[in-house]
Amino acid sequence: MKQELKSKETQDLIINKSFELFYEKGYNATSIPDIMKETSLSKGAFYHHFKNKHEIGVKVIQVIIRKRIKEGFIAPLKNIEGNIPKLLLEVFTNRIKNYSEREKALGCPANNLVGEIGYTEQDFRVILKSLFEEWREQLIKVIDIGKKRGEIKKNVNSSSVAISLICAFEGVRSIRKVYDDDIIFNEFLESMGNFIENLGI
Amino acid sequence: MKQELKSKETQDLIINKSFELFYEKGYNATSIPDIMKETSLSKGAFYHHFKNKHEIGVKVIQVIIRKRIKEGFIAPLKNIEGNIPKLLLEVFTNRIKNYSEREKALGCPANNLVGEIGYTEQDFRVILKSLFEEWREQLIKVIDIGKKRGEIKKNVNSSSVAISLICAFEGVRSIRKVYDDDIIFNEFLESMGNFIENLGI
DNA sequence: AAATACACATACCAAACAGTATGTATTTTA
DNA sequence: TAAAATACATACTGTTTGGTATGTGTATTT
Repeated sequence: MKQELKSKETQDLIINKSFELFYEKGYNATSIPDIMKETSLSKGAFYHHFKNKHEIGVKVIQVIIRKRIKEGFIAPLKNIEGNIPKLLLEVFTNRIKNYSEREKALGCPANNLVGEIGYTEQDFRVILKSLFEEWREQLIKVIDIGKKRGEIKKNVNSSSVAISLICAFEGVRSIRKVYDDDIIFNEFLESMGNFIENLGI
Repeated sequence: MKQELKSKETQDLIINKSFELFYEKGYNATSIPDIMKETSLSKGAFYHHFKNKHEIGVKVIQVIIRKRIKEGFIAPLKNIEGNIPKLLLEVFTNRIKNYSEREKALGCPANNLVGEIGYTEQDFRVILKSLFEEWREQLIKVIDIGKKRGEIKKNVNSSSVAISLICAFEGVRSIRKVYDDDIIFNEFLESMGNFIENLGI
């Protein structure tokens, strides 16, 4: 196998396994030996490809978490053919129901990291912020389109609604972690649904 | 000084310093030597009063975090003399503005812990759940009173609104951590305010 | 085909960790 | 007032940690 390809594959393996462990146990609770046990590779392999733990943290956010947010949250907001309130309802309520048990129990990887980092790890914070910003900007665009089309009230503050939707969504995924119960989702969805419907004409 | 009193004081000191460190650095990133450095006591003192790190984690949640939630979130919901939507507005929006810079930057201690725990530390999750449940129950009571008084629409689902308010509130405190910017609060408050006002007659 | 660069594995290191064993001064109890 | 219990401090242990140094087989380049 070509060296370059092999190298890329190994790096991807390490990044993927790192993400899984960070997601399940948290960033601080995951050691580099933990990660390498999962890959069935050696510590030498890790330090050949990455400088230190901080670097793999950054890479996991930049590659895996970024991809998840783009594909899971931002891309669905680009199907703007239909009715906009309906799209918001789909993206912020219906999608939640389809999460796997694992995803329900473990919450949002991005938000978990936010919870874990305090003053330390400001690098992580800055990258995560840029991801939430991308999400928020796309959401504002969608709401603005809804307003132009007359599907959403003109006096709605797009920016305010955008951040509120994101906060509520992240909030319920977090609270759901402690409840470990689908009731929490179902009850949340009702009010969230009302809120979104109330944006419409 | 009486032995019993001294013992209690030492335990409280360890619990308080533990909370501060967990809040600033996270539970996993805080070691027992870290904690004892803060107290200016020795490791022997720690293990004389507590079994292990897990036990101090439980104690911090049961004592400090519980107190914070009771005093900060539940107690204010007991001033039901005035208008209920106004009370909700006060508790869920105005209060946010008065947080210290430190509290804004570090978020909610309870929710941070939720973010940090995965499958591990189920004990923490269960205690945290009971705290959120207490909060939610008081909130439901308040909304029900509002409905009885005719200050809140009869068709409002109290339970659903309660969990949504909590989720949104916890969500914004989390997202605010990555933004490190007051704009996020201000924008959130507008939509949150609309949502609460919309519950009223 | 020889020299070089790469992708790891192995073996190691000092530091930090959770936790224990033991010692000692001070209270409390008998 | 002697014995016992408490509240620590000190010193230690085995393990794990992040990280490095070095070795080795395999591609790649020359």
